[in-house]
Amino acid sequence: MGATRPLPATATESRPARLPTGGAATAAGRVLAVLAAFGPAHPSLTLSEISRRSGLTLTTTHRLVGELRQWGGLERAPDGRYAIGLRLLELGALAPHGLQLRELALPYLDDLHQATRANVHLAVRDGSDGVYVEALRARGAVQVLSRLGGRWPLHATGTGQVLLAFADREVQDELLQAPLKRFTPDTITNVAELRRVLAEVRRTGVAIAENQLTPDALAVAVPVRGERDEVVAALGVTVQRGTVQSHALVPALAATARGISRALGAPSAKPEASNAIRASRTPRSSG
Amino acid sequence: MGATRPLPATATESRPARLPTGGAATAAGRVLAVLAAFGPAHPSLTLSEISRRSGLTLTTTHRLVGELRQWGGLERAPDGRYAIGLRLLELGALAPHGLQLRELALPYLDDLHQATRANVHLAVRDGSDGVYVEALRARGAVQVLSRLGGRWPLHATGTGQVLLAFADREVQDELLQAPLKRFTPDTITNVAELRRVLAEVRRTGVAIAENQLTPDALAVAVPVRGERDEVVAALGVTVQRGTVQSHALVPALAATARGISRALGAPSAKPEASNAIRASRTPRSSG
DNA sequence: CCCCGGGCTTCCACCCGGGGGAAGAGCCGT
DNA sequence: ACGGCTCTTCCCCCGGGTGGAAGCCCGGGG
Repeated sequence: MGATRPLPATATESRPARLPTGGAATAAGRVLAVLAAFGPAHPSLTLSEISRRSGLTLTTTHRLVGELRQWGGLERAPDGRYAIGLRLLELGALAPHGLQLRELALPYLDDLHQATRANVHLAVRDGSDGVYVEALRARGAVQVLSRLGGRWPLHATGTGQVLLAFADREVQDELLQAPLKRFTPDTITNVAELRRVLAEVRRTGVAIAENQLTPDALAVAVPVRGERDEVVAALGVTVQRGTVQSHALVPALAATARGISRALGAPSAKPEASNAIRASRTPRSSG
Repeated sequence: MGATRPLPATATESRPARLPTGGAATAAGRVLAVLAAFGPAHPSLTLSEISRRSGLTLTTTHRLVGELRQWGGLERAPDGRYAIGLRLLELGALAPHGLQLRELALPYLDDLHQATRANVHLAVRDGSDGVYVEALRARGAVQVLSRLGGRWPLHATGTGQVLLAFADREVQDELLQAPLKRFTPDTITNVAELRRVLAEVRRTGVAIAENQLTPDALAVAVPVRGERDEVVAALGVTVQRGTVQSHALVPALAATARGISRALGAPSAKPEASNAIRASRTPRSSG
């Protein structure tokens, strides 16, 4: 409604160059930037912290947080700090490759957990990361790096190596271009070596990762297949290195993965297909 | 392309008329309306379905869905349908009363599950609903109504009755004002009766719900306490009615709840407090 | 005491990004 | 071929969002 506007501000004027983190030029992006301020390292934040981490003005943050809170996406602790609300948990549970998959797989994972007494993971791929859709921790050996919803680069975990090995070529190339982050002295950061490992995983159908993400850890993982025999997830166990031979874990792991794959409708895991492959021990049938 | 259509569709036609569902006057609200279009009954939606369910224009929906997808909050299946993405699972896992609590409680729940072979639930209160933070399903008796992230009115579940019984007065009053939804012929819908039940739950520390949410189901639940002995969650098991005496489940349930409470730092669950358990504690386990 | 520096909340005028109409591209079944 | 459906793109106008500023409440310190 303002009369004539002579000149739009020229580009020479530089904006304060906000948003180092959020990159939220759009309104929807600002909402997401608020949510993205939260993470495993920052599960609860004050208003100003959200503002700083999201790169938004305090005012804007205040309003957005208010709306999110009213909606149930955020909740406010008595001390005034904000945290993720149950509404988002509820939403997240609807992820088809997430908790829906988990729902189906849990009984199998439970059996595997009971049988091996190891940390059990079910992971799916999201971009260049693996996300834990379920993580059953061993009672004694606490390994804090395995949380449901946890996210790690594919090259640094057993399940991730499986997911990467069976991913599309594009996905692999993209990940192999960027530098591979190192977590331990033994983390594979050499592209050529990683390619070799992936080929081996494809050949054997098993990934064996030692000390990749955490020292003194041994991870063994196998693929889980879906309706079209595509790899939809990876099943893995992690134990303290030296306590178990990696080979000893493979049969139970393979059997469990097969059970889940069958439940998912994978052709290669159908009962009649079991003859073609070598006799594999079936998981404990329902009793 | 018939030029311009001079007449807009007449209002007499039954037009969905901007669903109040979303109630999105604000930009942030529109983003949330898109997310809210998803639910247990609608885990995957087409673009137009999202548009209709959220009450947003197709154009707006299109853009918002695009942004959400780019961010990772939504993902698109090969058939073009949209579903919740892993980013939201990741976020939801950060809910302090949600999966953080779950993380700590899972080993205990697992033991209880193994011991009782029943459906095991850990629930927290969100408004007038209980939300399942964990749900371990019994192998045989599939009870589909217990999913992680599931949300049910407090009056209709065992865990809900516990949460309601120990909730603030305001919360109780608010819930007791609205009509109580009926799920089965036995669901408590009478306010006076519910009050009586709640008083009993407070007295005994145990809720016993029969056929409240699903027919032929028996649910037994007890409170889980936090740092200041406040009730932070409810632990419950559900079995087929007639298979087990409700009393038989109480000891294991109470022991498990105590373990979780202790892990949470509840004073009343500290080792030295074990002798001085307060008043009536439902000691009778023999029947 | 007042001042100060945090965090949080509210208010308001400007203005830029978002909204949605409309048109077009696919893609069915008929 | 048609009509009906969904999805995608384009673009102008306007209304809601943005952020500056001021007010509020705390706790600490001079």
